[in-house]
Amino acid sequence: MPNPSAASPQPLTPDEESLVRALGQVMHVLPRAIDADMVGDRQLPLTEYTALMNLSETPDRRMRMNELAALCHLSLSGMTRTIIRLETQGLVRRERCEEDARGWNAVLTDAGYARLQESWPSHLAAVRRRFLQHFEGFDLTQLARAFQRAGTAEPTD
Amino acid sequence: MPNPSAASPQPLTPDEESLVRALGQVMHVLPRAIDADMVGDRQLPLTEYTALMNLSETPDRRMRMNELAALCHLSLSGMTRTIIRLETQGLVRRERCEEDARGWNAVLTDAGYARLQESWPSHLAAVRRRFLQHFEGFDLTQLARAFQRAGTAEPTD
DNA sequence: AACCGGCGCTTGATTGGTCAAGCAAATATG
DNA sequence: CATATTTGCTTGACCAATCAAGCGCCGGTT
Repeated sequence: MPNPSAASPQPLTPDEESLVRALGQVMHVLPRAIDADMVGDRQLPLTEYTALMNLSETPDRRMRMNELAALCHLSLSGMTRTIIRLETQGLVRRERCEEDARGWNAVLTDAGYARLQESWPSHLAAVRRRFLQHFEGFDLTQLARAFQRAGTAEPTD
Repeated sequence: MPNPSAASPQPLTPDEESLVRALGQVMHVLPRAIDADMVGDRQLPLTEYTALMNLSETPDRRMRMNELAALCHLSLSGMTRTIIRLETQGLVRRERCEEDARGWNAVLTDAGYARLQESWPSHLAAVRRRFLQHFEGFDLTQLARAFQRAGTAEPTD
């Protein structure tokens, strides 16, 4: 029997219920709000910002598509398309990978780095204001751990 | 000066950093995982499930598009399209609103109700397993409140 | 009672993502 | 060493969401 709880399991407690609902709302509202804050301010949608940010954190500002996609929580093809968008804006350049001619490196250009420098204060402010601010007084270490667990999807068994 | 913190504000603490990253991952992974669990089990994507669920919670299983869209965190046009999808599956019917001939009611059909009944145990199990389980020992009331605050987007000032 | 601005909803165009198929380089196999 | 399989990435087709424009009805004005 594939689904052991098919009958009618315990419903959620009111607390659980409202937590789940609130999470749903956050997942919907937050990225849009942060996006809006940044776009209004420095014209960089969240996905593209994340890509630039991850690139900037490597020693030589370059990364294979594979790895970058994983860090950005994007499919490989989604990543390709994001990088193309960034490339046409001159914020990223693509170079064939030396030790494996199938591979590509996305390389952060100086323009890209400059743009990131411009954007991150407003990104940071948005994250604080929209999210972190509401968790003052919480044990962030604990909380982060819980989210990491939840974010690590086990396969659908 | 529109952006007062343009220079180089305090970066995030490591805890804040990892919380933010973990939330990003959760926002990406969780809906897909829950979707996968449910689709694998009872063929109802999360958006459609949410619509049916909200309808089922009204006294007469019907709701104006407006209100339903808000509860589903969907734009009005997104809601229209979702309802159309559900309608073609026979899970929802649309009726002109009596007291205002511009309006429509989405009405949960018996088939829709039945389908919801079938789905919700696996939805519930997914939510528990993928999310709630990782927050045992937390003060859920507090947590829910914090998320509610974060989910209430103030306009971009 | 004829108009007209606003409202409720749908529709068209676009966007940003997914999955599946394709292609070229790399690697394993007979 | 030739061929088959696998790998890394791109491309094509699609999909679900968005925004902006459109359509018909409402309700207040004159």
